[in-house]
Amino acid sequence: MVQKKQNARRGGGPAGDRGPALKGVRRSLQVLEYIALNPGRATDVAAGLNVSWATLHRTLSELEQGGFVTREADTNRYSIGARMWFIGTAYLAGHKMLEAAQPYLDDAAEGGDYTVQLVERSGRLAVTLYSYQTAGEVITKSTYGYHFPLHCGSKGQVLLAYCEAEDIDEYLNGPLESLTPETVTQPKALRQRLKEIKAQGYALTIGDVQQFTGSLSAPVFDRAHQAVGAVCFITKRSALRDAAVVEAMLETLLRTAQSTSLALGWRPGG
Amino acid sequence: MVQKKQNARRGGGPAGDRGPALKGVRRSLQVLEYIALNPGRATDVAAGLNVSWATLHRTLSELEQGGFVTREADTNRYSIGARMWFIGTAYLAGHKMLEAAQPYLDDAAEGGDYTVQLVERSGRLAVTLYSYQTAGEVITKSTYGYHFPLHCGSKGQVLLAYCEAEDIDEYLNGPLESLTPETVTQPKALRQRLKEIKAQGYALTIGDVQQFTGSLSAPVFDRAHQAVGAVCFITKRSALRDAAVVEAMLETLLRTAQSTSLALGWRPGG
DNA sequence: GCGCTTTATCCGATATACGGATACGTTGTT
DNA sequence: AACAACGTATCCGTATATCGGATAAAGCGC
Repeated sequence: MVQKKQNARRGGGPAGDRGPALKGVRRSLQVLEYIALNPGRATDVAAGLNVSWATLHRTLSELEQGGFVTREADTNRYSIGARMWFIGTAYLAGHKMLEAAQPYLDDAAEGGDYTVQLVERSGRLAVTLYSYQTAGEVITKSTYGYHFPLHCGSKGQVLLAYCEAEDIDEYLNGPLESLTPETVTQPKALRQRLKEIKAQGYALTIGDVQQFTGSLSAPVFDRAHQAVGAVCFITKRSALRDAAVVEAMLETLLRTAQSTSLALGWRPGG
Repeated sequence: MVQKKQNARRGGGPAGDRGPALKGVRRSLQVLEYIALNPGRATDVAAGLNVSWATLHRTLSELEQGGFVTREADTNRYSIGARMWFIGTAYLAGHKMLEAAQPYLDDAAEGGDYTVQLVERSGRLAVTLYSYQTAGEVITKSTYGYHFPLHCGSKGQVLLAYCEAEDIDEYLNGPLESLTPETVTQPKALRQRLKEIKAQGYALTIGDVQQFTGSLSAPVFDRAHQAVGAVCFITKRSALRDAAVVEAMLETLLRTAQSTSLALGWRPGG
């Protein structure tokens, strides 16, 4: 049998690399995330992720068997399974910010006629941790399960505005999707907006996520003065035309956000 | 080139088995679920799952790098990460039963002074898909992220009652945890309860999940007359002492559950 | 300061997953 | 209706990524 020479290093590489680690694990989670974003048929997933069909098939079968994805019997379309929901919800149990914010969010929700959300950044998206919508059906889609890119909506923009400069650069270099005709997608314009937002301490956008709504968001800080999330109020587009309404919402918003920050150990100044 | 004989089977085995498939994938998800249930230190996870430390360490590192688990910097404790929440929430988007139930759940929530939930079975647990709690702080813990074994609470019992007989057997053979002193854990007694529940079409339990609350649940059926979920009303223990209150809740409950079933294509009879 | 537990990294053997090829099933088109 | 095209399922040899024992470093309690 031919013994391979110790390490047949390929010229150039700085050595070391022991090859990609845990390929299977990484791939399976990529698949899950891909399906979360665009549920659909197996081949589409394979194409979207550049994975050989055979491999993908095995992966999906395994995931399906575990209940991590479900496949619609007749159409062969895959989507996220119940077990993922179960695992995912564990994220909220013991989430410091959520726990800290809850009472204030409830207060805010009782007081006003708008949807109250607590959001957080995850990668290039603003994810909703909590949403309380009072009566008025302002949000069309199921509250959870809809997360938006950071450059869309006041909540995302707030989260982005308080990121490190290089983080912002990186984000703006990525693809900037447009959700409505009013979504701002020019990096330059966005940069300007972010600067303004950081200067004034909150954000207001109208119609850039859904044309008929607008929102108002303020950052939540932790004890290290890091922006770790945002409180967001969403309401009908028309309501935000009225300066008095905006003023009132803004006051509650800033109070809610600050109360939460305080509960997280943040202190003014510094 | 030497052609291998068709199948060079290894003597003894009934042929077929090509060894465990996708070990890594399976393990990583096991780890995630384990952490969802008991967040904690790496060694505990290794012990709990009987995985060698080296392997577990690699797995956790990979998961952490991807944001699927987070590790508390100072204490080295692991818990579910934001990305899992993101993926998990995708389960709700486009969930047929949830979509069908939503309007009725909202109605029910507006009308009464109790928490309204929609639940579903996942393995040995009843998981909450939706929860609407009106003012009264009846539920202590964060609404999501707390799922209970099927034998605890009316919701679980309803889900269990409508399972196949062998499913029930299997469940009752497993470990039956006790959440409060009032939790019923005798298989025999449970079997009796399940029979009653199925006979009357709903379940009422008091104090077997939390001592100071009780709940009332009814099943939701799909077009194939399969029980696919349950609607559950939770309220203060004392309220359920009043027969008139129970009667009123029950009416709404059954109406809500039936409306949902109808929206799913179920039809009476059969 | 000293043991003990927990965490991090190394490395060779070998079992495991990859992916091309092949076969089957299903959908849509002329 | 028959064909074409696409999507799905499965097989198998080989290369290689993964496993886990061992070793080293870092925390932690006493």
